[in-house]
Amino acid sequence: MVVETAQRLSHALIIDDHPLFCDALSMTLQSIPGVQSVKTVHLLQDGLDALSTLPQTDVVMLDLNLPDVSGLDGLVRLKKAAQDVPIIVVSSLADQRMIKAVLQAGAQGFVPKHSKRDVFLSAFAKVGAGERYHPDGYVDVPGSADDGSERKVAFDRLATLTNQQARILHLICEGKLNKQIAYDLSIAETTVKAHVTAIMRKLGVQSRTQAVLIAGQARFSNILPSEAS
Amino acid sequence: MVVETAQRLSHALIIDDHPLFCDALSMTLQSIPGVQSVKTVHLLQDGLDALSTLPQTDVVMLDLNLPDVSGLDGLVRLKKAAQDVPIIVVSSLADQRMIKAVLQAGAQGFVPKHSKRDVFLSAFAKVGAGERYHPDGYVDVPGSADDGSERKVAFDRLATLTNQQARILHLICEGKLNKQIAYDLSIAETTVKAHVTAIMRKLGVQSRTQAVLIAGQARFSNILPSEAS
DNA sequence: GCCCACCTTAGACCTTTGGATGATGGTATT
DNA sequence: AATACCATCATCCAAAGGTCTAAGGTGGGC
Repeated sequence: MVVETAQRLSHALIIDDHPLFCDALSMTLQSIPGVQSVKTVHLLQDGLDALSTLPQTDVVMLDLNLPDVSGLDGLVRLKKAAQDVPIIVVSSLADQRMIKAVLQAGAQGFVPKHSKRDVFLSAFAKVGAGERYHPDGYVDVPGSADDGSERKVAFDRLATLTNQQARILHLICEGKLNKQIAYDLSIAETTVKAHVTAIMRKLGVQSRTQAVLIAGQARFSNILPSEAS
Repeated sequence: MVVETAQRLSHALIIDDHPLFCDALSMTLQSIPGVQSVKTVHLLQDGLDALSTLPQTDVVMLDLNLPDVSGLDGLVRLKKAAQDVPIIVVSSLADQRMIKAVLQAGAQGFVPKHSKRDVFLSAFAKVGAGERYHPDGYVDVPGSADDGSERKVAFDRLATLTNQQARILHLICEGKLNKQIAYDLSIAETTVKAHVTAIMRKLGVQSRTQAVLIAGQARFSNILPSEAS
């Protein structure tokens, strides 16, 4: 057997927009025996690109709060782009619900951003061994069944969205009109409508309001106000 | 400490749809010296009616999950109907966020529904003394400023809604069409539209989708079964 | 009684949304 | 090359959403 079971993760990808943190995490990972390369990007899109150009990547450390995307959106899209690459989510928001949602969405591990070095190391080791990692305090009990199943359905459906569709759903979840979305993305309103139709078909709903609710169920976006005026 | 003012709450109102629980809570309250009457109703609407016919009511025990309404909707409306009557929320959902949201929305106390008798008693006593009550485990630290202030704004705006408008917003938050809402409430679609226009004006938004987002911020309805932030 | 706030409605009008059809070009797979 | 999927866009159309005017009813407060 050529398998060194202790460390199967050779090529890591870090997606995080905090420079200092990236450096520190990168160095931490590089100190692990068996790790051959650590690439760092600052946007989810760059991460998706990196995954296609570096297909040998075998673990991703993902920050949930990127300039690019927010909420579980990024995780869902990343998961879709690389089904079999384990993802360890690193987030500054680390309450029970968030952890649960993240693991339900298919991440292999969750590490609070403020954790000490050895926490990252043990998470990395555990995921490398094919297990899941979550913080000590976390227990997976209180998951009133319906919550879980409904959300899983929502995840499954959101995972079928293409990148552009996800972007558009994101803007819908900010309360924008098709016209505004078209302007933001520099495409025709007709195109937006086509995407919206496709989104609703995939989510199995009949109106954009219902699409927002599905997205909310899955914490797809950080439903926060955009009401500038 | 003040002694004779220790019990200023003579007339209590219980709003809860669980019969056995109502009985138990009613008996518990009646066992308190100084409590002269305890009225029980099963719907929020009945509670609102009771408040207007029994103006001497000086404390309300409110369950958040009524057939009538759900989420903080009921609390906001009750608060609006009786600004100065202290409200103690009794809920089976008792996580940090829910407690925080409830207290931010203006409740004087929060008691998990599964609490023992003496918890209800001490909550009642504390609120009677003009203080606020929350469970032992609860700490109001992580109040990430934006979360609080933005949500407070949302509460303020929601509090200006009339009953009918609140009902309609609730149905909007379930993804229903104006036509369906009209059918549900047995009114004309035109009327629904008029209300929707009024709601959006009060909330300061331009579309129903944005109204849903505001409602979500304030946990107005149970759109998000259990929220993370 | 009068005023005021709320709920109600009709009808006209315009905008937004959602969908159907069809067409083009790019890209990846086979 | 053929296939399939995606993104793009146009045109046309029907339905829903949203605004406005005008108006009738209720009930409470002064």
